[in-house]
Amino acid sequence: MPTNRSARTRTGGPLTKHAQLSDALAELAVKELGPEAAIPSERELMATYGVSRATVRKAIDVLVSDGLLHRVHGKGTFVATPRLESRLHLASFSQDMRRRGLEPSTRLLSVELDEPPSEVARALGLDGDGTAWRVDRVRLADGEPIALEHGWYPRALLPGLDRHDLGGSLYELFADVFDAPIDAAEQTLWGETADAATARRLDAPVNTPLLVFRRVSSSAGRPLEHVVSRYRGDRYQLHMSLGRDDLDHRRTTSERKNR
Amino acid sequence: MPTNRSARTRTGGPLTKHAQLSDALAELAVKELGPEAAIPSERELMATYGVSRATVRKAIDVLVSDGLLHRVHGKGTFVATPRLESRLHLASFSQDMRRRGLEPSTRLLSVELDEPPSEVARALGLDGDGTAWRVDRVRLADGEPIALEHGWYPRALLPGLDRHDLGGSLYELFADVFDAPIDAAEQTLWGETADAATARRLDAPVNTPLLVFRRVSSSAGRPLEHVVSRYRGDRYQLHMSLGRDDLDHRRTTSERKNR
DNA sequence: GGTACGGTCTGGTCCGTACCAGTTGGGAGT
DNA sequence: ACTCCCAACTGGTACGGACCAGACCGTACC
Repeated sequence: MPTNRSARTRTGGPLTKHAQLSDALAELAVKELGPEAAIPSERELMATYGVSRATVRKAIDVLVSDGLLHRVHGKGTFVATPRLESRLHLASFSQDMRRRGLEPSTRLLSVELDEPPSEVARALGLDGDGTAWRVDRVRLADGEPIALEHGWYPRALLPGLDRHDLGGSLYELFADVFDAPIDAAEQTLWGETADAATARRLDAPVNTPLLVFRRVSSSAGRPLEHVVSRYRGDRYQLHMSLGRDDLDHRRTTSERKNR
Repeated sequence: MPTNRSARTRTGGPLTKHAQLSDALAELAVKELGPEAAIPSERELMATYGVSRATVRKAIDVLVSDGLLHRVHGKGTFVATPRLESRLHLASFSQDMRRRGLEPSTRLLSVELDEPPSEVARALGLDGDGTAWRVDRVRLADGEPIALEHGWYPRALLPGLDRHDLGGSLYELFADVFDAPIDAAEQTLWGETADAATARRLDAPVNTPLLVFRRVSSSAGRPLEHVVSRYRGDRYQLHMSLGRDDLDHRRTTSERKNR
C-alpha cells in the first residue's frame, strides 16, 4: 500500500479511521513498546477500537510500508528496528563542484548525431528516427580532469543542441533554452578501473580506480539524458548523511500531496 | 506493502489471485497501453476477471507502490511514466542483500581489543582508556565474497562484544542486546583498486575496482561504529533515484486525450 | 451564449463474514 | 519420559455489500 496518509488537514479535520488507528499504533509502538515488541493482534485491535479487520489491516499496512512495523505470519506484528535511509539530491556536475568550492570547467570532445545502442534508445524512449545527440566531454575541477562523460540526448526534444554552448551545465541549458528542467533521475553506481583510452583522457595512470555512474535524467517524465560518467575514484568523493526519519518527520514528509 | 512480487515459484505454482491480476495488469500496462493511458476501471476489472473489488484494489495497490500505476480520484487509474519517488535507502549489509534477493553471510576474520588510530578515536569520541573492539569481517552474498569490513567499536558502550555472535547483522545486535539501535550515520564513498591482501580476502584479482565506504554510525547521538567497507566494484552496484519530491506537474495543456 | 444542476462515471472507505496458512504449546498415546 | 498430533492462537486472502467523494458531461434553465 502506498504511503497515502494524506488526510489530516491540520484543522483537526476528521481523519479516516485507518489513519487514526495508524497514528494510535505508531504512538503505541514508539512510546509504549520497544523495537521487536509485539503489538496487539489484529482481532484484539478490531475489538478494542471497534473497527473491522479490514480497517485494522489497512492501518497496519501503512505502518509496515513506512517501515515502522513488520508482520510475521502465524506469530504476530512487531515493531521494526529503525532503518537507515538517505536521499541524495539531484545536482549537475557544475553545481556539485561549486558546492565543494571548486571551479568547474569542461573540455568538449565531440558532438554528433548518431544512432545510439538499443539499450540507450530504449532508456530514452526513442522511436521512429533513431538518431540522437552523442556528446563526449571531460569535466574538470580547478583545471584538473575529474570525470569523463559519455552522453546521449534525444534529437527531437533538443533541436539544434549542437549550436549551443556545451561548455557549461547542460542542465541549465535544458531549463533555460528548452524549457525542460531536469527534475528526476535514475542512477546506478559501480566501480571500474581505467583502461588506456579513459586514463589518457583523464590524464591519469592506467588502472586508476573509477566511480562509474549511469544516469537517466528526465524532465516532466520525458527522458532527456542517458549519460555514463567515469569519475576519478582517487579525487572524487561522495558524501552522504543517513538518518532515521523520526516519527514526526515521517508524518510531515508524507503529507505533501497537494499541489 | 513491500514489493513482494518476486514470489513466483519457478514451478508456476498457483499465485494468489491479486498477484495474478497484478501480473496481468503490469503486462497490459507495459505492452498494450502506453504511459499515461488509463487502465480499465476497478468495477470493469472485477467483472472481466471475476474477482471482488477488494482483490482488484489489492492488485492495483501493489503496482501503485511499485510506481507502475497511479490513481486519480474520480478519473481513473493510469500507467505512470517516470519512476521517481523512492529514495536511496541504505540499510545494513544483511538487509541490503536480502532486498536484492541474495543470502547474506559472514566470515569472521578477527575480533580484538586494540588501540585505534587517532582519527578513528576522534570519530568515535573515545577518551581515557583508548581501546576499542577491532572487528574484521568478510561479507558474502550467496557464498560469494562481496565486501571486506574493517570496523572499530567503542569498548565502553559494548561490553563483552566478543562473546556474541558476530556472524550476522551487528546493527541488530546493537539494537537487541545493547538497546542501542543505529539511527544515524555519516558516510563517504570513493574508489580504490584492490591491493594484494584485500584481493586475496575478496577472492578477486589484484587491481579489482573497489567501492570504498567509510561510515560512522551512531545511536542516540553516541558514535558506535567506525567502519571502512571495501565492496567489489564489479559485483556490487548501488542504485538510487534522484528527484524533486513533488513532480505532479504534468498538468500541462498539451494532452491529447483518447477518444 | 453562458451557467447551474444533476446523473453517472471514477476511485476511497468501511463493514462483516468465511476460510486458508504458518506457529505454538499442551494433552493423549506410546 | 518421550513423541506426536491437534486445538487455538497468529496473520493472509477473498468474498459481497454499502456508502462517500471527486470528476465529468449533457441538459434545462437563465
